[in-house]
Amino acid sequence: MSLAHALLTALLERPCSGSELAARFDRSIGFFWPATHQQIYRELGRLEEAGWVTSRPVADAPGRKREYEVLDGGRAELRRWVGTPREPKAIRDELLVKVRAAAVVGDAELLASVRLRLDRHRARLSVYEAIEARDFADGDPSREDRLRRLILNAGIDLEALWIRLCTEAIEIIESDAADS
Amino acid sequence: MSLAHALLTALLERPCSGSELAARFDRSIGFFWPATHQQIYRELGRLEEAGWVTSRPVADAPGRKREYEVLDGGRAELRRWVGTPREPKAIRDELLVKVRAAAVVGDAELLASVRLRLDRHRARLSVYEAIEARDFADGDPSREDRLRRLILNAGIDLEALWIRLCTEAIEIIESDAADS
DNA sequence: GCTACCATGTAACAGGTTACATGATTAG
DNA sequence: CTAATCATGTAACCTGTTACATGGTAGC
Repeated sequence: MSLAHALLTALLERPCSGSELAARFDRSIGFFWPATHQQIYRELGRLEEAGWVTSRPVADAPGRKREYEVLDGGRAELRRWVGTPREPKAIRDELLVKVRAAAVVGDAELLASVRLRLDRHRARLSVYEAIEARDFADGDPSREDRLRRLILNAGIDLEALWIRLCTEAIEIIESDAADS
Repeated sequence: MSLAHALLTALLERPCSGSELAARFDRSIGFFWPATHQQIYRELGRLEEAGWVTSRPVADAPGRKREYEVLDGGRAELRRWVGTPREPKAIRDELLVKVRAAAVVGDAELLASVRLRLDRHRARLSVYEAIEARDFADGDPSREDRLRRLILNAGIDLEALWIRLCTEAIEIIESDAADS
């Protein structure tokens, strides 16, 4: 139920509508828990049914726009969830499976797959670095800020790691066939 | 369809039955693409229907045991898949969402969740290091061996990274409340 | 009044998870 | 003969994905 709790977190940071949530997700929580607008609407309905949020139509807005807000029960549920350890989900990485398959059927075809990943990780890293430069330039931050910064650093370090791994893979694939 | 191709890879490395596949997955490919026996049986059925593998009952074995083997079409399909880049799936990490939630509802409860992750990453790292010591002690490996080693190193580096991140998180949470 | 866009929603599907069931063999 | 175990399988469910539909507002 991580999506439910990611939504509660976002709504506690600032109440808003489903479409705004979707937009905010794309540039913050969604980096680590992506969600489409369909997932978000479905889940907002469940949250309201569970009594964790309320919604009301936005008066001065066009269409059916509704604003959602977290109730006390929702805040309590979020706190409960934070304190409940769960077995981590295993890594599931298609590229690593492809590398292993390439060791069996030949690695010539593998290059394109690795290069795509390398591109994507470089792009994501620049996004994170831009956020870091913009939001975390100051010193002596609060504990909340240090936690938020830790999340961003996790993202940066993960991207940097994958960039290194992809680069090594390309070196191996491109190494002279006489090596093997 | 990564599971299908992970199974083809494993069966090319060595033909075997569904239950043996499940057991082998638990200590090799399954580190990066875990699968339960139910998934494996379901997928083996599809692979056979697609004409990528054949199976036959194991004569000298008890019960309904069947051995699966990859056909030429399956090998070709695996090579095709290796050469087809796919957009990488986004990270989806519950702990990072919890850290962010903790920055909103308070981080006292967060410790247990971080400690569990730290435990699991340490355990997984020792598994990888044992495999490294056992399988990759030699020098001057073939390109195939270098690729397989790269996969293992990816696992090791990822676990080490998470261990560092969890440790930092614990430091922040346990830092004197006067800091915040 | 078209056209485009925005916010919300429906429907069908794919993959993974969990619980349970069956037949058959082995151990005691 | 009974209990335990092994190999396979069924079923229900949850989450996430994709494609499409609806109603409304805004610009021209």
